[in-house]
Amino acid sequence: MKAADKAKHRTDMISSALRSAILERVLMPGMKLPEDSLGERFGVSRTLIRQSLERLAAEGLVELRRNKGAMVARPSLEEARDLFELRTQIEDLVISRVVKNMSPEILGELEAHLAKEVEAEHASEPISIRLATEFHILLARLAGSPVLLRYVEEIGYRCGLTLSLYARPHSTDCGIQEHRQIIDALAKGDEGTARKLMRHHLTAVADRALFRTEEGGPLLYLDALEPYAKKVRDGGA
Amino acid sequence: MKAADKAKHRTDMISSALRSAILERVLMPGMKLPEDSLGERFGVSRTLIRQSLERLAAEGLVELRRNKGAMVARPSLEEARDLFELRTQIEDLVISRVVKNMSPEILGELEAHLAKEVEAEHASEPISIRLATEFHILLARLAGSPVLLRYVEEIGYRCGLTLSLYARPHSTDCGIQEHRQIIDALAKGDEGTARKLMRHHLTAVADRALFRTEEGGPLLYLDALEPYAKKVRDGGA
DNA sequence: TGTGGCGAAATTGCATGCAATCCTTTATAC
DNA sequence: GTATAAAGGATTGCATGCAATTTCGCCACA
Repeated sequence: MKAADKAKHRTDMISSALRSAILERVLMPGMKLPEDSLGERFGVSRTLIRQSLERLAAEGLVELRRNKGAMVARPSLEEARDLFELRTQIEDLVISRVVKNMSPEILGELEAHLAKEVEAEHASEPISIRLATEFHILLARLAGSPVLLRYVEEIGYRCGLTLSLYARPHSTDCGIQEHRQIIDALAKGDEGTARKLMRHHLTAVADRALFRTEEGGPLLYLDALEPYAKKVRDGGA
Repeated sequence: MKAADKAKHRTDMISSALRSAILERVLMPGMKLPEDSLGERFGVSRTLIRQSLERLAAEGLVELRRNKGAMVARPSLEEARDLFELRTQIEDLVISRVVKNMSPEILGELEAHLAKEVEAEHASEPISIRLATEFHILLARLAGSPVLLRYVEEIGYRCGLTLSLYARPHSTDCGIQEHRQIIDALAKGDEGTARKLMRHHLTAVADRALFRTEEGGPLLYLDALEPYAKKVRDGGA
């Protein structure tokens, strides 16, 4: 029963579900996240919901105000800029590590992911947003540093959240074309080019995003969450 | 009552207390951290202890094994190397931001901290370890990026923990002399030198640390924790 | 003496309950 | 009609209880 040790448990599943919902813009910034409603949805008690919310708050996806409950975070423009700036610098570190680790298997994983992106390109929007974020995360995993991976994940998620606040609804967010080029540069071991491309790629995303100042939005809590909750209740990942 | 919104609450206080205890080597790597014992010590229920442990686990200071409770983390040598490598790269980012933000106030804060370090130099060892870590954290705060600050904190803490596993007991860990030089370089706006010094400083710490392979140690749980717990019970920071 | 298994004690996983806090609505005064 | 205040409802903060799991000591047995 050693393997069961690693079995994701309910808190993990709930956190993941909520995170996905946020990144796929089912839960929009500012929406309230009451413990009992969520608990009811997910078929667990407030205890586990609380844990999950706390975890997401640590990642910066959820704001947690004392005695006032949780809501999907609404990062300020300033925070967003900070985030995107840091992101380019952190992902620089990723690039140089991936170049060092480059191998056929790694290239294979990258290609496989890109294929998924291409396939999803014409599907529903939220999925392609998630895949785009996951491209960066995959790169970070291939960099071989667990801590770095965690940071890229976190920053990536938060940038994704930021995009749902500030980006135009139909911007592509992450050009598949650009991912393609980055992979090619990495394949050639051309760190300089890869780095430049990544930088350009990220600033492009940021530039497209960080200008709308549109305020507010619907603050009511949706039950479009149902599909996410169902997965958890059924024990899926 | 707006200010009270920010009032640190019990979970924060407990986390801080435990973190300090770990960094000051009162809780050594591998020690068990049972919820009820801690709860009793700190005068709170297991709920809050649990939250705190979870938070520390997210920071990497505590290992949390399902159904088997929490213990102070025992980072492997490999993790430690990864950590120290990342640290130099992350603190590079800090340096260049601090140089950009440099001002008399900032210089003042740095000097003030150094003064504390000098003062504590001849006091008990644990305190000077903590102060040394906090030097890096202060720098990160002055870099002006909240996210970067969080990462530096986390990495700093984890490196501190690592040192208590692998470093020789009486190594100075962080040379005050070196902090002095870094401040001077920053004051002159000499980013290159500051960077080089910091890099050298960090690799020196890592080199001093990452060789002992000594195994084990006392696994029993101490109640040297009492002073830390008392602070929390009395509502102090 | 060493090994395997069984049962009790300890410890965590999770749900629930109660008190404290905050938010909203209604009532009342000006 | 506006503003203020108080009551009621909703929601979180925290403690406690019970079931499930693990750990450890004990004894049988080779």
